[in-house]
Amino acid sequence: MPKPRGGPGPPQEDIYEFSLDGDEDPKIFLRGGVMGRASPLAEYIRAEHHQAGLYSLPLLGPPEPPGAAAAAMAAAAASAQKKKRKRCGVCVPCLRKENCGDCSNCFNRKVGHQICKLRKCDVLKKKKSAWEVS
DNA sequence: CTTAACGTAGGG
DNA sequence: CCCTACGTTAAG
Ligand SMILES: [Zn+2]
Ligand SMILES: [Zn+2]
Repeated sequence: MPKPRGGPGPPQEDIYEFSLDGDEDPKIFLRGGVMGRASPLAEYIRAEHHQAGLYSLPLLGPPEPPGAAAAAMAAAAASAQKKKRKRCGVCVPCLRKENCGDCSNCFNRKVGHQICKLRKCDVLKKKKSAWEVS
């Protein structure tokens, strides 16, 4: 796709992390005054554990996922904002490896921008409310 | 830039 | 209520 553009566009995702233009403020920035002697990775792991206890544990894969630091930051920011949620990674649909290739979403994938119905995360299937107790 | 996918509005 | 389309986010 020819997109004649040379302007250095700031990553939209990063904007929320420190800007929050007149829309909520998470104030969840990692701060500790003196932090630097210990491995920065350790700090990130720490944050990850913190967020895990706060709401959920979006860890993907049984062993330690590579990039836990980024995941922790993303999760923390996402929870503070009303950003898009990520798949839980533990439900059956999430565990699906490939698209069925036979559902509407698979056919309209190019225009619908939706994941295969068989792979749609159970958690993301709904938004809020708890299925009402009939 | 490219690809994948969530959120949501609109239509049926 | 479910399906489809588009915009947008998020990651590579
Ligand atoms: Zn499918
Ligand atoms: Zn899931």
